[in-house]
Amino acid sequence: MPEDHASETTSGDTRYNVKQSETHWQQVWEEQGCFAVSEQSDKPKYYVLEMFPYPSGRIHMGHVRNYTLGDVVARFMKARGYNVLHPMGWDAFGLPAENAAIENNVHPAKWTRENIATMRGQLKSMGLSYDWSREIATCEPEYYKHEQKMFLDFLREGLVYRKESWVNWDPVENTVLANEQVIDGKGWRSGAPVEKRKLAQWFLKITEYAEDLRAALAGLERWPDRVRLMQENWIGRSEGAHIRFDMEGSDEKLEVYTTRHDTIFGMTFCAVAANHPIAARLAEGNAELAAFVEECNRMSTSEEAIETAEKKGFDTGLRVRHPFVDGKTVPLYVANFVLMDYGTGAIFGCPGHDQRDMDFARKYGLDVIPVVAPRDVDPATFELGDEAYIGDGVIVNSDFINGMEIADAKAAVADRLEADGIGERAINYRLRDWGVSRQRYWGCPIPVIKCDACGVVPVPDDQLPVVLPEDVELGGAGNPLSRHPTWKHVDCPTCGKAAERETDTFDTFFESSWYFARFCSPHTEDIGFSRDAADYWMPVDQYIGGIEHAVLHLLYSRFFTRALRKCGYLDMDEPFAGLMTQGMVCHETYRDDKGWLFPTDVDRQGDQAVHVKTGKPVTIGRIEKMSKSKRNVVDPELIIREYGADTARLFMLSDSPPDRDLEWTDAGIEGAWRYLNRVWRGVMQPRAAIGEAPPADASAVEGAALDVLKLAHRTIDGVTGDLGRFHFNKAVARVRELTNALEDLKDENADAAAVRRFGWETAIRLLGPMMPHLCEELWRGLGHETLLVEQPWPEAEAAMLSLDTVEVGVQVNGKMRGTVSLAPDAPEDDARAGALALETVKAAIDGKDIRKVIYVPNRIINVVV
RNA sequence: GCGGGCGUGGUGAAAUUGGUAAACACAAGGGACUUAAAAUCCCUCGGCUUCGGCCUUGCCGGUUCAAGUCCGGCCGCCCGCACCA
Repeated sequence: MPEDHASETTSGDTRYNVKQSETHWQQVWEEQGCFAVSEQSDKPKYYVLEMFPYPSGRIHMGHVRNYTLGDVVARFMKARGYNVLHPMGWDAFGLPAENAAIENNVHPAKWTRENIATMRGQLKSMGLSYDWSREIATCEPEYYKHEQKMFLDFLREGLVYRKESWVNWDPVENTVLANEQVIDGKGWRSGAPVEKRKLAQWFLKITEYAEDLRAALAGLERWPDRVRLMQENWIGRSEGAHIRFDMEGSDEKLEVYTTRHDTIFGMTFCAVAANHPIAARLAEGNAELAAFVEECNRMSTSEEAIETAEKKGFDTGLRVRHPFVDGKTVPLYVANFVLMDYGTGAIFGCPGHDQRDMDFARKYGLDVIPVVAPRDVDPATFELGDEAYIGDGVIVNSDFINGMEIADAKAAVADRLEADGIGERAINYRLRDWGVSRQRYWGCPIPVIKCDACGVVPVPDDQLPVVLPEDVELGGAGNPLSRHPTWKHVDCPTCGKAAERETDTFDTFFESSWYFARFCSPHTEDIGFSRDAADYWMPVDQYIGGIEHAVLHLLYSRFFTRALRKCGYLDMDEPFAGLMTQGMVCHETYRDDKGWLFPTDVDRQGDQAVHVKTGKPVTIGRIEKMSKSKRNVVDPELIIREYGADTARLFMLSDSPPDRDLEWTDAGIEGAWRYLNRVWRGVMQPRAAIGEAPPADASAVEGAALDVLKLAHRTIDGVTGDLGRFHFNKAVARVRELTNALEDLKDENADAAAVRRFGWETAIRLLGPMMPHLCEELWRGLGHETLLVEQPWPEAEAAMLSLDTVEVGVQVNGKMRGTVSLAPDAPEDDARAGALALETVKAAIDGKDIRKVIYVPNRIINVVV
């Protein structure tokens, strides 16, 4: 077992007592209401938010990193004079609660509430500056009743609809998944291959905002480019045209979406998706086609399946008329590679210039007509093998567009389609509407009633909330809510006849799509949030969390905010003005012949490792994200108990920038622990006297003391900039430079003592947001009666930022030959004289004529010969 | 396949708009203190070297007085999307 550093106390306070100190200051901050938030303030507002956790049981290192980053920002901005909102809550609905219920025979509500209690205690031990009075848990009716109201408002505004549609079905979770929750054809949680099913589902019209959501990304300047790009790709705007084809012997039209209308004269077939209405109708009288449709629906959508699946089609026997070539018709297929989800679920095939179409044409012996020829090839001899030509070129074999560039041809075809009334320019999006129905118990009930006579009827306002029943039987087949004996049976609010409740619940991303707004209002009011409070606090100035929500949660929230605006809840489009995505916390993996091992089971010795109990060798594996399955986890609670929260916080901030992955190592945490104690000793057991006050007249300080004094001011300046840009690792490095210099300043005179006073106080104030308990303790240790957490951020004196001399690099022909010490902004003549006086420079010039001298003041002088 | 990003010591990383590469740490090695250990403190720490220097930011080339940084081409790794018409 590791040594219990934190509880080690010796007489006479020779060592920092972490436990006592951290508990003490947490209590003081709470008693004094240091983090209590108020909308009544003449300060500018700042809303910092970390993605709220799912109450899975215990906090993990990812939480520690996330919440440390947020806390540093919150404390820093508070010190800088902002009115800070920094809340915390629980994303409390979700499947693990149901699984735990089935496995351990404990009710999801109890399991969830107990986990919240545990995790709240763990977070409190980190000393985070939350206003806990605004804590929320999304599984409580006090929370979810508001979103039931929102849903009904959305319904009124036409933002919600119910539709029978093909959906992604997770066979393990026994529920529907949104498109965003299908990763590589598998359920995002279960990892099980997703199946297609046809179900009646509630949808939110996110596609109505597709263009707005896409265009507004450009304005999210404080978001990582990566995330904006991912959302842009997800929304997937494309520009093309709709074409309505006539069919032979039928009045029905075939509507197709294409981005290559320039290749219309290369069309040799058309195809529809297996679940296209035309296919469905034809299948009714055709058993063979019905079987083919069935086969397509069974096909998995996984990457692997798509790669290996053959392009298959079924000739319907119907023929489609070419819009511009009299008498020409092409066959209509049902094809397994056409998606009902995209465009119109129907395509025209131009094998010459699309590889899929080419594969299909070769398989079924269809014509291939090249209609785009590369510029450097004679169109008369241009031929295609089995490879489609998808490059740039000139249009050929194409009647009225011959000789045109692709872009011009597209325009000409679109004009003609529009003039003939058989098509028009169209913009298409990959984004699908958000299906929010889930066939699960532990979620927010969808507040509608299904009546045979009246159809779907919203639950009247005075009957909200629709509360989840607690007496349910979990573990059977299907949704426990629909199996409940009484819950779903209600009278129709409209006609009074017997009716049934909707037994589906909301996707849990529903709750996280507006929780940031809920935090804006105190819990005293019986509303989700007040318009005034939202107008005051929103948008979130800095949002911090994992990259895994780049599309899911962050896109839903952006949509939800727009929908709320439409319903008059608030007055902005974008919920998160600034976004920081943190990297993962990683650790080495260990395994022996029996499987993965916890780090606590392993004794690491140099390059080797053995099992602590058996002494048998252990294989050291790759460094990977901490995960329960690989067992490469370190329990934050043990770390905080052993080293204290400040040590863990410092480690999280020290070496790696926040957006990069961070490797947890014992050596690293030890290093942070050593530094914490070093700072404590620097103040409480200084090697040389610390004065009672900072220098009264800074301009009178001289010598080594002056250097340190100036360094302290430069450190303030640098750390302020670093923290403002979230360069926490650089901020830590800067403070370490300062404390190193303070330790080295050994002069025993009044100036030095006064400078030490100033220097240590500065270091403590700058470290305050990172190691709040230690710094509060040392602030008191330096004799202050006030609380550090209430102190304003230190400011550097401009006069102290200037240096007496600067070291300027000297180059000859661009090669470094030495340095000269010059006054800041020294004139070129001085620099030149200094440079030419250097022996190394003389040797390098070797008597040659100086052709040119390039001098960049304070940086470099380059002599060119 | 499409889109994007990243390659700097043994390791994590620093390096304003191109201007002294490796700050600050971790690990390692040596020393001091100690009966001993822990803790602490001091020193060394990119490579080669004939001790004058020379080389060094994945590789090759280019622009420039000057390139880790800009441009072009490779190599490697990572991420997102993907039968998207």
